[in-house]
Amino acid sequence: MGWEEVRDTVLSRIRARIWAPGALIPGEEALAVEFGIARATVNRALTELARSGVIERKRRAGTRVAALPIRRATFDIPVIRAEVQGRGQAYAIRLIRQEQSRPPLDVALRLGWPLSGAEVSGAMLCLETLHLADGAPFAHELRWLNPAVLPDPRPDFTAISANEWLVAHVPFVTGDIAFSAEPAAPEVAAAMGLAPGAPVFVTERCTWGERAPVTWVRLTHAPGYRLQTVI
Amino acid sequence: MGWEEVRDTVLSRIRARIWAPGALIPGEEALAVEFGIARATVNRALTELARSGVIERKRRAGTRVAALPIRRATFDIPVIRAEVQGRGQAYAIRLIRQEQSRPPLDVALRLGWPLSGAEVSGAMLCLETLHLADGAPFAHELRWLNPAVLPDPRPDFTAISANEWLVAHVPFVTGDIAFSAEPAAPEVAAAMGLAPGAPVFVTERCTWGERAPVTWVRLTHAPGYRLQTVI
DNA sequence: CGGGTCATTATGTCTAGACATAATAATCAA
DNA sequence: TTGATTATTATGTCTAGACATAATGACCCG
Repeated sequence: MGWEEVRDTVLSRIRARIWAPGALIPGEEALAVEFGIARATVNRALTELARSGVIERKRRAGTRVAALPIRRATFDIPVIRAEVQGRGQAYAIRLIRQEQSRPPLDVALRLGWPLSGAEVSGAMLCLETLHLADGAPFAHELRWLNPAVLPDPRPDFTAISANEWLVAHVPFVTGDIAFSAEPAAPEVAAAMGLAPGAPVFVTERCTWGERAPVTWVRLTHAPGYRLQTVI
Repeated sequence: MGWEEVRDTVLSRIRARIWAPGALIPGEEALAVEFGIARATVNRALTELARSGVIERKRRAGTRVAALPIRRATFDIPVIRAEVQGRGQAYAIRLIRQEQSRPPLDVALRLGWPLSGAEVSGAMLCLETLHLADGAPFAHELRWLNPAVLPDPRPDFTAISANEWLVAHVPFVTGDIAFSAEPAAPEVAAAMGLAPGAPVFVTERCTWGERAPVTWVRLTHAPGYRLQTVI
């Protein structure tokens, strides 16, 4: 009896309500005896279940079935090129605009970019890119990039996506990601061939390095895009 | 040196590009010797990193830094009541409609609900609900429910949300969840006080029990909704 | 040269036992 | 009664060693 089997057994008992939500389940030692295995193996299985939000564990208090199973799901953060090619389509990238300028206030605030008073104080590199699948617009990317992370001379962003260059060359430490539904902004709609205000799925991502912000990206996906995962 | 410290050390080496993307990192035994700890501890740390997509491990081939760090993120599947109350707002629920009828074909197909030919063959319970935060529409819920999972007499869905009743009373086994941006359907827009066609964030969820489908839900969130998580 | 077999190797898992840690309960003192 | 101290207990982690398993490469044979 391996730890996966233990995990599945415990999970099925929870799902069959042998152990109801909120109830205390037997301790590791008891389960180890019942299954005739070592406690460490039970621990491995229960740690796994705790991580997925099915149970809650507290020292001394024991393990109980989560009352409100705020189940946790995991998904892979999409890498556009892989996504397009995974559908068997040809991937291409088109650089619309590349310029050095002051980022808008909301971007600067999100990234923690230096301000002087109410003014944004330094310039960032702004890239506007269109990702194409079989020639059709797949996603629109607006990116602000900390120029300090770039080597001199700069990489050629008409050839490689900024994302792929960054993951291969810039160490980063933390980040966050958010998804929302929004009306397509006029410039984005024009670039993607949509009606302005059309509902689009937007991914917004911030990443930071050891000391300094790295980049802020806003990906606008073509209509019909779904982010999907198994529970 | 605990396993978390090992994990962080390895991660920082990867992020500092001491071990570049695609490169092979030292084996568990070597790391154990370097850190002066047991191999099992190194294994725990590396297993963790593999799970979050930072490294890829193969027996005999060793461990290498993920080339395309398709980083994995986890998020908690929102439970609306908790979400509203977590913002310090008052939660209320309003049942708009409750009826037994044949589900539309797309719902039946997604759930694997029995068909006879091109016809949907049995009836499900359909619930249309509005979730309110401080009296304002927060989310609109359209749900199709397998009546076989319900006891007789049926729970009072004007008092408790179907979701909360289900998680507390119906064992389930698997499910999936998808997010998308869509124009608000006319009935939904009317119920939520939005302009028809306004961009809305939609969550669609299917769950199955041991043998039979349990429920299909479509949650339409009020504008401004963001699904957010840390990488 | 092609294909099958076997040895090698790094990861994957398990065990028994030990100690650490957090949280609660019981106890004792002011 | 209240507050501080101590004991208890379930989980969390670590160790050393063992065996399992998957993938690779070397070898051998037809």
